[in-house]
Formats: sequence, C-alpha cells, structure tokens
Amino acid sequence: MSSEAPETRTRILKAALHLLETSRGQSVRMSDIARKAGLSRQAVYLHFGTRAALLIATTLYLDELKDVRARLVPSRTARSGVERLDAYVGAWADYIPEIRGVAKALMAMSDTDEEAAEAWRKRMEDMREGCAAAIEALRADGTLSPDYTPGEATDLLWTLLSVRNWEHLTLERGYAQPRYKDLLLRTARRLFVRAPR
Amino acid sequence: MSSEAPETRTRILKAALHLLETSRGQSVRMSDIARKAGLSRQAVYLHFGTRAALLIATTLYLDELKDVRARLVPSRTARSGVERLDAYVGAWADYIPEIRGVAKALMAMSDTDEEAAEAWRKRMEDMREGCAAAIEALRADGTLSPDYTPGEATDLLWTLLSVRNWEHLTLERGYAQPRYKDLLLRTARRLFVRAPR
DNA sequence: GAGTCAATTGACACGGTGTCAAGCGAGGGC
DNA sequence: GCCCTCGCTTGACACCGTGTCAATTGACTC
Repeated sequence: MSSEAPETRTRILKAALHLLETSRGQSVRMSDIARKAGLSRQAVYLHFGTRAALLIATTLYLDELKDVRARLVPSRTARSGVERLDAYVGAWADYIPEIRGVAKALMAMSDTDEEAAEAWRKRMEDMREGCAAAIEALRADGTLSPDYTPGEATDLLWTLLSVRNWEHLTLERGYAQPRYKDLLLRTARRLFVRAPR
Repeated sequence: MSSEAPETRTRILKAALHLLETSRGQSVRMSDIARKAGLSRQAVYLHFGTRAALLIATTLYLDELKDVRARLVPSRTARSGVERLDAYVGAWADYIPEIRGVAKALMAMSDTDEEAAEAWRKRMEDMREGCAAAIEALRADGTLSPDYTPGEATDLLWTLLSVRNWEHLTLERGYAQPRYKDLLLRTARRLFVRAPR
C-alpha cells in the first residue's frame, strides 16, 4: 500500500514465520502466506522464487532476529527430562524445516562451485555451534547423560534434528519430482551464491 | 498371470515393501509400486483404495511376517553408540511411516466408534511392546544410558520415532488437502473397522 | 453358454507449485 | 507535464501424483 508499510520482503517473511509457528505440521501454502502478507501470490514468487527458498529465507531472517537461542530455552511446563529434550528438539526443528534437504543439493554443487561450498560450510558451522550451546544447556540441567563425549552429544542432537526434518524436501510432494529438484538446485545457487535478490 | 503366481495382494505388498526399503526418503509413487508388482496402477487401487491404506497394510503385513524385531538389530557397521541409536530409529521409522498420521483420524473417530478405538488401542499397545524390547536391547549394548527409568526410555524412543514420522501425512502433499483428509478417514475406517476388503 | 470376478485400458477431476504475459499506478528524472 | 522504471496485480496456464470412472477383456465356474 503506502510506503510507510514495512518492507514487502519483511512482511512476507513475518507472515511465513507466523504461519509456520502457528500451524504446526500443517502444510503452509504459498497462497496462505501471500494472503497473510496482504499481497498477491505472484508477489511472493517475485521475491523468493520458490517455496523452498522462502522457507530457507525465513530461517535466515530468524537468525537476523537473533532470538533463535531464546527459543532453545526449554518449556517451563515440561514435566520429565524426556519432555524437555523434546522441547529442545521441537524448538530447533521448527526453524530448520527444509534446509537439510537443500544440503544435499549444495553438497552436489560443492565440487564445481567453491563459493557455494564455502557458504554452506559456514552455515553448517553456525548450526554446529548452536547445537553445542543446546547440548551444554541440556547437560547443565541434567536432561542429557554426561556419559556422552561432547562430539557424541553433538551428533545426537544433530541426529534428533535431522530425523525430524530430512524428509521434508524429499517426501513433500513436488520436491520428489525431478523437475523440482533442478529448480531447487537453481534456487539454492541463487540464494547462497549471491546476495538474495 | 497364471494362478500359480503369488496372491496379487501379497505381490503388491512385497513390491511396496521393497521400494520403501530401498528408496529411503524418496517418495514412492503408486505407479512405481504397480510396475514393480507387474500390475496396472488400477489394480493397486482396487486392492487398497488409497496410498495411505496401502502403506498401513504394508506395516501390518510386516507384523504378519514377524520379523520386525529382526529389523531392530542394530547395523553391524555402526561405529558409535549414536550411530547405532540412529540405526534403531531408522529401522523402526521405516515401518510406521504414515501410521502416526492416521492416529489422529482414529482418535477423532474414537468418540463415536468404539470398535475403531479398540483396534487403535491394540495397535498402540503392540508398538509400546516393540519399543520396550528395543529399549532393552539399546540398554544391553550400552547405547542408552541406564539413568532413564523404563517409562522415560520408552517415551524417548517413542519420541524419536514420532518426530521422524509425524509429518509424513500432514506435510506430504495431498494429505494436507481437506478432500484427502476425508478420504483418509474413510480409508482408516475401512481398514480398521472391518477386515480389509 | 451365462455369470462372475480380477484385472486392464484410457480418460478425467483435483489441487498446489511454478511460469508467463499483459497491465497498472506511483514515484523520480528530465 | 511527460516518459520510464519498478513493484505489484491479474488471470491464465503447464505439470504431476492421487484418486475416480466406465468400458472392456479374459479366465474360471456352474
């Protein structure tokens, strides 16, 4: 509408974020996001090109907001240690929903595209650090057994996260189709190799 | 073909099972299963009515084969405890891929349909027992810390399984659409309330 | 030979994703 | 004041996997 409205791109990201938060497990359609942002579906595609791209951008946006770690504070209502663990996993998983699938595409690119590989390495490193912080907290409040070595604990959380998320891209209809896989690759390239947009 | 060929229904189940086993994470299409079984796509629909129904039937078939527990033996090539844990989770997850989603539908039915509720309770109980056995094995070989009470350990494995699978139905395209949700409900009723077919 | 039943063939509706082309309107530069 | 650009809209379309339908075939039984 008028120019005092928040940046369109941000509006889309906020809309997507809100929908992803509230409709847990429910598939969020591009048209839902567009409607929520008060824009046309095409506007969303103009900004992000692809559903996967939008979701990735959403996680990056969250990073910008720097409150990912706040989300990692386990729910106060959790009764058992297991429940707290699940809360950790849930909190993380909500914000890397499809990025794991993109990993494969980027891995595949790594051989030929050094810049992409570097971007991905950095992103993975960030995730590792996030995991390490979570592990520390888990261990501090006694949720996680101290028997695990730091490396093993990291792997464990990593595993918990990935088992929750790794099928998103491969199983969610559409991305299983070769046609979309190519698209995904192009999208990933666009997102990670240059500044988005 | 001739009548000496194995029962068609079994042939479909075997085909589905094999495809689900080998193409990990890759979405298995009905046409793939039909081709693998040497049948037309329609034949599969005639027998199982729905993709979800076929996948559920596949897990039941596995139960019949009574080798679910054999699958729970962790891979010999796993190097770390975490890797073994992942192997356990993966083995289980492969065989309850969409049943968790159906749970919700059945829960919804439970109020009005006592038979369905009973069928589901029984199925859940079987799963619980399976979990218990797995937990025992996990603890025996030192993968799982003995700090967990039996109940907590069960919950843990349960959680690991569900986080891996609970999005299958809700996120995989198609089942997110209301039209298919109704269908799923009808299918579940057909499968659990009467003998299939 | 009639009836039955399993399976085939080929067509179709549906719905979400992604694409395309034409147009529109507000702002800036000249 | 005019044009141009740019962000967005509108509306139509291709694609593809799921599920449905109707007509047909072919084998087996009675």
